[in-house]
Amino acid sequence: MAETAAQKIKLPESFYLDNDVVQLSKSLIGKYLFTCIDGVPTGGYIVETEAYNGIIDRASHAYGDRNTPRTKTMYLRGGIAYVYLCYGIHEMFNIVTSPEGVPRAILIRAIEPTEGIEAMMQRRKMEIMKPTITRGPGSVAKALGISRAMNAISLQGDTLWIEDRGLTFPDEVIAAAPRIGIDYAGDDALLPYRFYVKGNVYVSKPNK
DNA sequence: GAGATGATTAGCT
DNA sequence: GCTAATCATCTCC
Repeated sequence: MAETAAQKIKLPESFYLDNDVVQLSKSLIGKYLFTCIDGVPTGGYIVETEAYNGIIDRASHAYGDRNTPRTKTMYLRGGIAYVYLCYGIHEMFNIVTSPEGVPRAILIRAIEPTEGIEAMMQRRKMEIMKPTITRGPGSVAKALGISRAMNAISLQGDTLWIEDRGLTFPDEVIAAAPRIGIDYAGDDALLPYRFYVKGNVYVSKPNK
């Protein structure tokens, strides 16, 4: 069965429990992110990520150990989704990492779509295919049908998961750069916690 | 309970 | 390049 095959290449929970969230962010480049909603599979491979390094990272919602109703998801065991609303308009999808009690997460900023493109175009209300379909974190979540209803769900289930299909990029085409949209974070805004595939058309903002 | 704000995007100049 | 859209969440009173 196809389900059995998919099960074999899903990333195991142990992958997400690693304490080096920056290294994990880099290794997620080229992994496949999928959702399956109402029997319709959609997804593609990840081309842009950002790491949020827990209580010592001023750009993180959990900076200063702020465990609130919203951020408590990040304090749970790695391998689940953290979805929240930004600017009252956009939902953002993150992957929670590290063992329980350590609030680290990885924001998925862009993917290159490979499956269910027509369904994604409908969700984005697009007539023709454009790279903006999954460029930027708000766009990725919308195209894949990810909403706050999926906050804290497991990535081992059949709604939302990540696969390793053996796709890799050489080091020289993966760039490390400062994160986007976190100017309020002082010196931490300069940390090279953003990773992306150089020149990929789905990567947001500067991508050289 | 009120006031400020944001891990953004799309559309217009 | 600039800005409106739009509301859950957090911070103080």
